[in-house]
Amino acid sequence: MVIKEEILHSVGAITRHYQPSEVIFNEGDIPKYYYQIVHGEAKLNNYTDDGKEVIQTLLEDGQSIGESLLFLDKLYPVNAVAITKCSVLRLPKAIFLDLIKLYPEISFNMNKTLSQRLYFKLIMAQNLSSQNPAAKLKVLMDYLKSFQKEQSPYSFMIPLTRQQMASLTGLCVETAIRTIKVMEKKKIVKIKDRKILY
DNA sequence: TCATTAAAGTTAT
DNA sequence: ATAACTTTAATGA
Repeated sequence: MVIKEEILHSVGAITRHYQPSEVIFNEGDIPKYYYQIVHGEAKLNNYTDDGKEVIQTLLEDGQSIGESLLFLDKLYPVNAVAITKCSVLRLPKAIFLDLIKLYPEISFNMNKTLSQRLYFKLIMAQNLSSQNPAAKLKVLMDYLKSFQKEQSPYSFMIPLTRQQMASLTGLCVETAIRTIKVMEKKKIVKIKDRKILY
């Protein structure tokens, strides 16, 4: 969690509720608020000209949404959309920036968050250019698994749908599915009632 | 080789 | 029930 919820409340953050697929902000909107997910799952996405979804980031409890734009004078380059029902704390940008100046711990956490996002982007950037589908999926899974304590084979259930994995790696779902099956044959993953174990 | 299209089965809401 | 997700197969770049 980037900022303690009590602090956010105490400086006037309000809780907003979103239904699945409800928009939190749109590409092109002016960034005016800091958002932090209390509970739920959301994503940052774009659409290619032919309508295919590209997922930039998946976000869950405790994570902030689109925070990098609060330090810039730019419009949002992505949409933020709730995946599940979400409750989100929302704080005006100016107050957020004051918090950053006031509390070293919050500032540090924000640096950490931004570094985290940058790291993910670097890893995924390498991935999107070149590479075969199996390598792309493996890089994604390695990244996800890197947060787990348990590192033994097949101990990690990938918390994504094949659809989401495809949208994160720029593959079409069918290719993702076929590739995952090949990876199962090669003992890279196991599949237990449709769930991917890595 | 991978994307696309279509069609159908499965799961979640 | 309906929508979202998964799977298979055929076809084309």
